[in-house]
Amino acid sequence: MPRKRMTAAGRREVIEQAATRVFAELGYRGASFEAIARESGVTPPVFYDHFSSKRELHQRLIARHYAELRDVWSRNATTDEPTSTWMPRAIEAWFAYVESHPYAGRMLFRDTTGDPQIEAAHREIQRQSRASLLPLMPATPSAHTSTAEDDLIAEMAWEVLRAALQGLALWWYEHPDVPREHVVATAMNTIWIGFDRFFGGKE
Amino acid sequence: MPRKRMTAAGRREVIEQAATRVFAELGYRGASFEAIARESGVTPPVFYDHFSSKRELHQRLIARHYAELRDVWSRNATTDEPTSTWMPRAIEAWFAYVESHPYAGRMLFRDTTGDPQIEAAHREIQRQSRASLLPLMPATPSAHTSTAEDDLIAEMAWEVLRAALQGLALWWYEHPDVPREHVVATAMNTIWIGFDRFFGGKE
DNA sequence: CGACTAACCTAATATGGATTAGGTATATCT
DNA sequence: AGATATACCTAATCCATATTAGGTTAGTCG
Repeated sequence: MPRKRMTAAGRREVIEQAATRVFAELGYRGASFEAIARESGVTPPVFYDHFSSKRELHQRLIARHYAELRDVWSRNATTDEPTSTWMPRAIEAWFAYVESHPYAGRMLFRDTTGDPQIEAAHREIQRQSRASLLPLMPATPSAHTSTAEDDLIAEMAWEVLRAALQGLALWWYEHPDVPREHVVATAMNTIWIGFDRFFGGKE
Repeated sequence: MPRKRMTAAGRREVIEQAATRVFAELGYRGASFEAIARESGVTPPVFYDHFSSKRELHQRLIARHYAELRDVWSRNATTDEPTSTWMPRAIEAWFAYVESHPYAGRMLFRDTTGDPQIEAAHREIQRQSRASLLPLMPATPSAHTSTAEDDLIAEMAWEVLRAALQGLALWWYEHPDVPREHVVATAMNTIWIGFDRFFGGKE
């Protein structure tokens, strides 16, 4: 197996892909440089020519994959259309991303890490995502609560949506034979119809 | 600080409590014996008089806390009453448990660990919980699918419910000022109404 | 009170894994 | 082709931490 030389950018990309896989499977602490190295076809010290530390690598990956997912949402969510139009499309697109990026999804959804710094960075990025996506959600129509309370409720509702999607995605990773349409359909049937009635009025 | 002597059972309990806290905050790999020891008021070697390894301790705790949560469900779910009667009660009771056992909840919901053996044990216990609780859920009323497909759909729906509750619980841990009623109400409004319409028929 | 059990301690030991030191050699550009 | 930059390597270093060895004393039971 002749170990070929690569350009810096090329090697970086290989390492990032490999690291995503290893982090997804073993978590931040479980993923050893040696394992990532093996997976990338290089030896551990090569990292330090490309990244300054394991932590930096991990954070870069989290940021990168979260950005991709956030884009899926913002490409599909608009304030021009009613929520009931774009939400199914967004959920479909979200699961399509999850399907085509299995390790990115696992890395983001499973690893809560245990390392305080990493955890803080993870939370911060999640917070930013939420902040940029929450305005896209329809406002809660409750008449008897303050706006501060409304904000809290919206945040919780968003959290429920996010957690439900993530949970279903993780389940799907373990049942890869289930076709995407079924997963999306179940997501819509369970989550969305509830959200719809809640936000859209209880008739 | 005079370090008093305790009975074996007493010390075990203290260690289990402390370990739950530390595991909850740092995860399996992040939790060092030294930290657990400090928290328990003893030195690391004392563990080995009570538990055979860090792994065994962790697994025992997972099993213990999962059993407690499963009991909450099975105490509240019955096939005698309609789902819409017992489900709100069960969710209320579930969040009450979560509130009174903050570390147990965090330990169960956050830590996906990275250690293959621990992970496998974790998944197995989760699988058992699901298997024992799934029969309590109402059957899906779809007319055009096989029973095998129905089972899959029920499993996914259960997963959505579980993930949503866990996600909301984790959010709540970071917003402890929010009173339980609000959390429960939001859970009901977002999750349940969706489940209700889905299972109960679309009117 | 004397013997025994077991709860607790102070050191080792040992291993794994992140990071650094200090080269070697391959591609590229003149 | 010769010089330069840099992708890559082998071999230390160094630290954290799980686990063991081998006592020491506090309770308990005859």
